[in-house]
Amino acid sequence: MTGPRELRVFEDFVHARGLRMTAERRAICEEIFEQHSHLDAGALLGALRRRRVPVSRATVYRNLDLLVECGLVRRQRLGSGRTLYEHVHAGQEHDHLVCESCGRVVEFVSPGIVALRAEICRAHGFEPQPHGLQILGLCRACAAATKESAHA
Amino acid sequence: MTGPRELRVFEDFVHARGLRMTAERRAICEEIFEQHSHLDAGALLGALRRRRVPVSRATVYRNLDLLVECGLVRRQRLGSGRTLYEHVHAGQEHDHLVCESCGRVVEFVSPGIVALRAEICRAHGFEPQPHGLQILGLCRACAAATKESAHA
DNA sequence: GTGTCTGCAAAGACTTTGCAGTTCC
DNA sequence: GGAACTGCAAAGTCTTTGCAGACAC
Repeated sequence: MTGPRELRVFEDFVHARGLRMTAERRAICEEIFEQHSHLDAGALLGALRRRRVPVSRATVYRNLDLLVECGLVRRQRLGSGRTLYEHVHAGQEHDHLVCESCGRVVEFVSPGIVALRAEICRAHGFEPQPHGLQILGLCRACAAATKESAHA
Repeated sequence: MTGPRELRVFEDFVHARGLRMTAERRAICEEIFEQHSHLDAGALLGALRRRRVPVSRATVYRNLDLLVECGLVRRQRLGSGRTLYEHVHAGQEHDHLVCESCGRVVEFVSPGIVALRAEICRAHGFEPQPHGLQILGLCRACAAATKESAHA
């Protein structure tokens, strides 16, 4: 865990933009960096409420946008149309494996796939987006559950 | 173009289920097989209306579900949360390259990436979903537009 | 003090669902 | 003739937006 460093970055960004720091901004920023990587706006709101931080849904959305703009957070559309946010952490370029059934997200690193993606993008005149490759599938538990219900 | 073969498949499926064939079902099935691969429910509705086929939005959704169940159509969640439908055509297993900006979808075939996906899925206990790999990026036009506006 | 923020509630996009009347078989 | 189908309208989900009051600076 990295502590309040990100909060400082966020504060600097906010001030540099001529915006203001508020208790809500602070709470949202802290919360997203204390959570595991991937969560959606609703989950973030729930986590804040559980901590008795009274913040409205609209404020969560507005400030997630701000965190994305300042580069601390990444917005990902993963799997079945879910919009997830993950805090950016220094580390290897990773991509995502997503369970279509339960939504579980696993990060993976594969230099081989990065190289092939570059080749495919070049061939079609695309510019690859970082972290923009995703593999959909079924996790072990959901695959088992699917087979079971097929037998029934 | 394959002609009305799919329509026959759909009719058989509908009857095998104890359901009934209707003018709306016929029109929806025909339309989706005459369109290029990827379109969403709204676009399909628009295409039908342009042909003066009076059909309601709800019916389009209900019958897309049915076409997916019968295996003639695949539902894909591509890119920025869009739900697209593509008619299934015999051919190579392909995956999708999606422009994050304009939504353009390009199909590509890459045995190398299929092999790597299998390996990654095995490593994490996942079962890969066919056509379930997508690469997000920017197409040439959108990449150029982005750079231009950055200069401005 | 002033301009930015927040909460609320409404609006918007997309999809699903309940109901009453229509149609296929 | 009866079950399944359609259209309509309402509801549901997720996200955005307009406005009035509150707050940072």
